[in-house]
Amino acid sequence: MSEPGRGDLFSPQCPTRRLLDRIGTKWTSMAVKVLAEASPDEVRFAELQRRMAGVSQKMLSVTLQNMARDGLVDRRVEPTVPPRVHYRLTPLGLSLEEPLAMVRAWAEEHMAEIDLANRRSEEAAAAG
Amino acid sequence: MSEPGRGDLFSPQCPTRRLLDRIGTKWTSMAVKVLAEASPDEVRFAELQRRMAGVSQKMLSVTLQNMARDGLVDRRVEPTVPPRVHYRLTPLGLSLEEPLAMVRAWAEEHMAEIDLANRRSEEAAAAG
DNA sequence: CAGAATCCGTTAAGATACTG
DNA sequence: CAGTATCTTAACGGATTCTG
Repeated sequence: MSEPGRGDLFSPQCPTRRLLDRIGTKWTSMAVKVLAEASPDEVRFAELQRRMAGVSQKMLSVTLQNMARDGLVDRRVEPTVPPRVHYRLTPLGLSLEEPLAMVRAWAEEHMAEIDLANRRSEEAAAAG
Repeated sequence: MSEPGRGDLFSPQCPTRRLLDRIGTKWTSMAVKVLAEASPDEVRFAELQRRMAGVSQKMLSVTLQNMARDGLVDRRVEPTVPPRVHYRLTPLGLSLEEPLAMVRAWAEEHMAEIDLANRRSEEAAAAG
């Protein structure tokens, strides 16, 4: 029994499956990258949104809430008027940047090959 | 201009975004793992399904089609009755196993911390 | 005014069942 | 084994509203 990472790799409780469900969401890996670049400094919500072009206020809010719930970021509210909210990667969140950097490196190195394969598949489909 | 992987990291054409869209699908990373373990040998469709407990025939078929289109797997049909279809990772697909292994390693090492953070968040919400 | 919360519509992954 | 049809669920995003 219990080949580790084998038998339970296929259940919904599989840690890899659950991690991919998180970093597979649209803005999480991007937030990790931006926050890691600023680490260990904090980044304000508005600044985060500025550095993550295309993210809406709502989606950034949701993403950061999920990351805070997961213990990936710390959230600090400055009791001013209006309030300013600052975010910073936890050590756990910072450690996640490592595998994410590997994924990014592979993507930048190899996605062109995937594109090429897709074009060839289209041609083959058109010819066939 | 052109900080590589920065400005265009936020467009839908961002290679990292597009890679995550692929390995974020439920069965792709699992298929890479199983096929990598067998590499360089081929694996039959039925054998793949057996080793990927929980995957339906359709989802495995769709997953393998997408991977073949992306050039991650080679597909070989044995002209028997009934036909037997064999799959094998391409060098490209095999290279993807490396960053995926990093992701798996992080997940197995740290997902428990994420679970702990979630429990604490629940408690804090219940108390607050 | 910053940022969170809510309503709502769109889109697509995924599962199930059935057909070829 | 592959393809089709239908259903459910959830991510995503827009627009709006609420709070200090």
